[in-house]
Amino acid sequence: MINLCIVDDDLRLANQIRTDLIEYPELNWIKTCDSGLAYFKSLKTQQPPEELPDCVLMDISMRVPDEGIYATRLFHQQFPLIKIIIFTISDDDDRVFEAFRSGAVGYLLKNEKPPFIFKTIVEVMNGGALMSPGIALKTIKFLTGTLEKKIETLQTHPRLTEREMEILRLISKGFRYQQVADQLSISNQTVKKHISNIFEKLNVNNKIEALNKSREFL
Amino acid sequence: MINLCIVDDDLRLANQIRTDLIEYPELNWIKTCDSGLAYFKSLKTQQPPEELPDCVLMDISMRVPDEGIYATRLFHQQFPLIKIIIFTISDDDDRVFEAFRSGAVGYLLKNEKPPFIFKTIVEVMNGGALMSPGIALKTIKFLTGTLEKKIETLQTHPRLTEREMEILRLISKGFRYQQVADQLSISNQTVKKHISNIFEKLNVNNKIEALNKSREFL
DNA sequence: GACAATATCACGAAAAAGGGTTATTGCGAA
DNA sequence: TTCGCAATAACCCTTTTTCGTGATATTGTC
Repeated sequence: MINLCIVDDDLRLANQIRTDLIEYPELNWIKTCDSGLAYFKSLKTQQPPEELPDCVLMDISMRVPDEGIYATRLFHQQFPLIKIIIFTISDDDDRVFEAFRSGAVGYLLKNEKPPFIFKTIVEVMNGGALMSPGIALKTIKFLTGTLEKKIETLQTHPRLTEREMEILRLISKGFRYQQVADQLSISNQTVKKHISNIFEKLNVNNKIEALNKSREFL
Repeated sequence: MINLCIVDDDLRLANQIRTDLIEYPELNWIKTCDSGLAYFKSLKTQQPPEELPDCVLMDISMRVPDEGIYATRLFHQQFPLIKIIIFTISDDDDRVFEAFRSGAVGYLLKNEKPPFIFKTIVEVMNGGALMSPGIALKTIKFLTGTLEKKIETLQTHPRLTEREMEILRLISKGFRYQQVADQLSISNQTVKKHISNIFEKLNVNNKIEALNKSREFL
């Protein structure tokens, strides 16, 4: 059972799509909203709390410039389990790419037929990420365009130095920075620095994520 | 190669034992010190930093009452990799047991012969924990004597509630408290409370330790 | 020797985590 | 009905972590 929200400043269009999709019994409820930010705020503040959607179709060509992108980023940060699908007129829009970088995991053209829209939602909910060939090409260009550092991120695993591995192994045992520092006879500032280098290489922001990503090669 | 320090307020005895042990080539260096606290402080503050021992024989019948126990606790907290072996006259001493609870992993009677002392050190360094039958009996009595809560600690795993498991599973994905709270639609104070209950049940003090302990049953 | 990569340490701010306490609610067992 | 437990939440306070920025050694290689 999937709970869905369609965000589009053209509420007529949003409601039309809801009507088209409502026949799929796999969709539990479908809401519509004309503002990503307003919807986000209502989820954060409403008392009693509103039930969270599993998936949001997010228009990125909304009136306020980049509201869609900003809302996508907010949703991704605050409700990481909600899948955001970009909902746009054209796939030749640089903001589509920005939206992917903000955490969206799929994109849909507004003129797609309902069955395809439904199929996309289901695929995304099953953990897939959808990108049209056009978008994929752009993405690849972007990535190959910005060399070394970015490519590193794509490799099977970024190469951590021996020292970084050593520190990560101690962290994985639950030691705190100061304890690691004591055991290696270095300052805790140094441990901090290593850790933040590790985060950057693994592209994460906390120890647990880092450990999850490094479990195979640690 | 094992680095050893013998802590005993009777320096004559400590030095005697060092002389006895020095013939074992597996022992890299052997220091002696007449105070556990003084030795701890010197390790923490000395510039340039002194090389850490791998193992400390710690007298627990030192002049200052419980200095040995206190030093054991400090070592265990600040240098968790250093193995502390209790070094005592008699195994009929309640403080032996206290010392085990402070982090010691072995105990040695002062009148043991050097080969046995050496063997004990090696076993402890290999990850073993040594306890004489007399001490073991006391330990068991203590544990069976103080029921429920303590026994829980000994069970294959303490029973976490479903909610606690749910929260731990989210934590294991690297989510922060606030993110967990958002996903479960509860306050982050509640998440904190659950986490601290989990810590208590698992007898740990941070998320990574908790995850390590819960990996099998999570 | 010059150069790049690595390791070291510092200062500081802001966010998050950890620790303790207290309180309310609902639920089921004694 | 009382009692304990689980879940919820708030408050305060301390420690740890995370994020930035920058600087200085050390090391190995061309």
